[in-house]
Amino acid sequence: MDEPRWLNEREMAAWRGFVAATNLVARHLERQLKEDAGLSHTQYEILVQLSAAPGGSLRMTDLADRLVTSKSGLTYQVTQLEKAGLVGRRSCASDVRGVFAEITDAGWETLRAAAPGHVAAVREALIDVLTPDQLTALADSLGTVTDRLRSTDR
Amino acid sequence: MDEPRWLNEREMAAWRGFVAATNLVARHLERQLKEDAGLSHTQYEILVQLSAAPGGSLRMTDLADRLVTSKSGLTYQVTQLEKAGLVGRRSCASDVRGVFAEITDAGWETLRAAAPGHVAAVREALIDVLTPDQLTALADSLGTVTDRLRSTDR
DNA sequence: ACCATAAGGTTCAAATTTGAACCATCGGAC
DNA sequence: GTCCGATGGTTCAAATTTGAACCTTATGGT
Repeated sequence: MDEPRWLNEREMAAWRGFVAATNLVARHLERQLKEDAGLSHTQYEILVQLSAAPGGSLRMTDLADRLVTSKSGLTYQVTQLEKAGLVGRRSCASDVRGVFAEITDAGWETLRAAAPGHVAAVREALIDVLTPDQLTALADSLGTVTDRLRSTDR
Repeated sequence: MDEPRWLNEREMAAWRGFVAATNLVARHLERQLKEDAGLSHTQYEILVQLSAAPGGSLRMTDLADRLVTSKSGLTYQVTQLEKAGLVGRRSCASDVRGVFAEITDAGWETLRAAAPGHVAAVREALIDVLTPDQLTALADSLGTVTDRLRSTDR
């Protein structure tokens, strides 16, 4: 077992910053969405993804990949949203096993109502705190991280 | 209600990158730690914070702040770690209400055993994927984000 | 000293998450 | 055509997280 390459100061700062920012931002958004729109961030993201997809619908697996959640977790949340009338399930014609989640009119309405507050919270937590150059660099770096992990971790 | 300032392309890229990277990295580490050391990332972080604190111990509230978790969540995890013999509780002399969590010898041992694999995973997911300049910029930006949110959200 | 209020932790029930097991069905190899 | 290993989703129990309620002790103001 080789001597591990410990993190130097710069690396440690980046890592600790990442962990802290991650948790704080998540908390910030979770609270805002719950209070103002009665949605969890996951639920909000489901609506966003569906609203952006052609036909307002996506296959469950596809949706799970985009959200970076487990399949069972998605099943649960979609069921919740279904009970609330914000999404519906539709079976897939070409594959009997397949299920489409589809955003409903009420879902669109909820999303439209929630979006402004959410965007404001995102600005407050992340966007408006950084300069344009910093944002570009951030998007670039995190894009790289995302791409690597998506290919590495299946 | 004013027309909200929607995110432009740059801002959206930064935000989506943040959300995706956040989830993917968390997943990556959670899996690695669980498999190789039988710890959740939260538990690992508790050990790290305690190991870095003078006397190997911290007040519960202090610890909760550093971990960015709810107090009840911390109570739960510390209890788990206590059952496993990795930390202990000690009451505070100057404040009867206070409780110190303290890392045990077994805790040190577990941490020492888990650290190399964890560092490797952190490198694989985040550090080694970016250039030194990118890391510096990232640490800087996320530091700003963290500072703002820490002062804003109580 | 006395009170009102804040702070420190725990407890509790409810909501969520996770991974493994499971049940089909799909698709390609033979 | 038939078989077998992947795929798509759900289900289940167990682990975790959350926020509110609660109890106790500190503390600042009067």
